[in-house]
Amino acid sequence: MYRSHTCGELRESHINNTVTLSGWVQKSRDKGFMIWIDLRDRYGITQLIFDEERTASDLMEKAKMLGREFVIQVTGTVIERTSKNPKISTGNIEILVSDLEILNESLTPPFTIEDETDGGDDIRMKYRYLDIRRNPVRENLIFRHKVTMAVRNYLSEKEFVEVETPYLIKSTPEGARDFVVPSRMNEGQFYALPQSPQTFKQLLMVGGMDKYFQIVKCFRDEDLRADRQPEFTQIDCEMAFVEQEDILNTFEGLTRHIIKEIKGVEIGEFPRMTYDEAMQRYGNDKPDIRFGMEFGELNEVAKHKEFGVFNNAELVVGIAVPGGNSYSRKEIDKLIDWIKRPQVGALGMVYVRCNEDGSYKSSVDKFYDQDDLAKWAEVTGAKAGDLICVLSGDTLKVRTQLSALRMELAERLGLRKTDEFAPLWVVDFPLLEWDEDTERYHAMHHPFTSPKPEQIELLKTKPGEVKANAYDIVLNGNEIGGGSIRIHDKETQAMMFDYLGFTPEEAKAQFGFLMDAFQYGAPPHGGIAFGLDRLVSILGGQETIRDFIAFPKNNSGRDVMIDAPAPIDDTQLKELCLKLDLKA
RNA sequence: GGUCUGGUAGUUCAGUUGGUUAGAAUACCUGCCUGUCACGCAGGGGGUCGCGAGUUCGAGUCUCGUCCAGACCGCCA
Repeated sequence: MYRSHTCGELRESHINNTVTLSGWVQKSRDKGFMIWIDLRDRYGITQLIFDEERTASDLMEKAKMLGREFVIQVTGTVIERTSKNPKISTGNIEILVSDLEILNESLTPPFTIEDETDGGDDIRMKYRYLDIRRNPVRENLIFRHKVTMAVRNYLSEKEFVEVETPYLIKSTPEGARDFVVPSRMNEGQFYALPQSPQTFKQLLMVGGMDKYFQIVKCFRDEDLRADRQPEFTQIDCEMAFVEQEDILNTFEGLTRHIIKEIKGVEIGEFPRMTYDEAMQRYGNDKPDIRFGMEFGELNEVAKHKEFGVFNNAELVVGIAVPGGNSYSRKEIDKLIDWIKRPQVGALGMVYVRCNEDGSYKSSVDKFYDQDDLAKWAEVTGAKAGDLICVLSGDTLKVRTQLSALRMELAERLGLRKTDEFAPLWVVDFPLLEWDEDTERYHAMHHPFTSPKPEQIELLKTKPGEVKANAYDIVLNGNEIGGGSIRIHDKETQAMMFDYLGFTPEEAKAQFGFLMDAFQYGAPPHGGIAFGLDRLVSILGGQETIRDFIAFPKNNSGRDVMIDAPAPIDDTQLKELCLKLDLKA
């Protein structure tokens, strides 16, 4: 028996008990006459004591040799501490050790195994198994486990069935790049790893599964970000015999349950906003509604004077920054530099200081008088003490730029509070999106999304204006999930492929199995997929999903611990009929 | 593919205008220490300043290239 108790378990009620503990040496404090060892496991820390009066001298010598992260097993008596430590749960007791066995020695770890480690990201990832010994990382993994349990319990309760779908599937040119896997038994042919189980869950609906979910790995061979990994986990869901309203209600319930279960926060009915409204009010299809600073469109009140920049712009739009009048000229100039960076790409910014005495001072006083500026303040909702930031230009671009500014300022003003949760639905997404590079329309969600039935005719004349039965669930400025009501008849699906530039032959080759299935009694269906990594990190109040993944990839898609990806040897290449033609 | 930031001791970082032997903290090692728990005290070892070229009497410091890491843009149906 390696242990009778864990290191977080013993209390004063155990005093005089003989116990056996196993764990890692967190720290040794050697005072000569007395040695204290902090013994650590997943559950906590228990202090061991070796004392020249009470401990045999050979055991004392053995204890002196213990280094950080040695794995040891001890047996001893639980005794009351002379000086107690209220900071830890076992702080009233300690173990007077009578027997010590070193189960495994350890090299000195490259960084300290402490909450506030001295190790940077790089070294922590290389020795991730040591990093996982640290409380914050372990707690994040347990936190993730709790979220997935809440999801499984809730959906299972609602009669959803978790079904596994294959990882070795077929590559399709639409959407993200696929990771491909060569097939040895089928010369020159490749599987692809799924970007999502989309078509399989639809086939499960045709198969009568009715309510499906799966917590499932998905793979996309695209560049990474703090919130994007090449392999990531979705809570993938699909239901048959439902309309959009049923889906929204069901998964609003799930989201509410998770937030209640995990954070103890009760959320009322989620607001709903159309895509067009989100773009107009926040310049963003995933608005953070924890704070105001909504867009005020100024075309009507800013285009009547001699200011050419505004007069030539498609859209003039501003936001009120609370308390922004306190910014110095230098700070505002820095802000202007910030929005001019290529990542944001604004050409300039007009600002209006809203003075405490009700007067206005703007960077365009030459063109606009106090009455004009008062109207701007009214439209943007600016109060005395605020700063109005105004951008102008092409509607789509200027909204994106002002949204970037809004999020940045909110971050600086501390308005993006990690303990506040403001979910909402964004609905009525456009069906199609124009792609400049290929000069054709792309499915904004995916090609299986159904257009609003009443707008199908519009597809022929103004395809860009057709809205879909597609929706996103947004939490604190992040898209945490998205879905749609699917097409479930062959004709509509064939028509969609046609609009997306597939020839009938290509459509048949790539998605023939789906259209075949639609000929055998496919029920109306729809669904949603949540990004689990992102959801967990937002609930955990952190920016990067890496902190919630046990073994994540770095910025370049590498696993620095196992050093993957890596070349394969010639035998393997030959077996797979592959020859390399490297760029370098 | 692009923009920006960084790379100096095991680790996290400082390093002035280009100038003597490159520092601090922490970790590690040795000794001391009668209740520690961020223990304390004394001492010690530890450096290809990412790599390569250039400018210079002289480069951690300046220039160019390159590699690596991170953030963002493009990309992510």
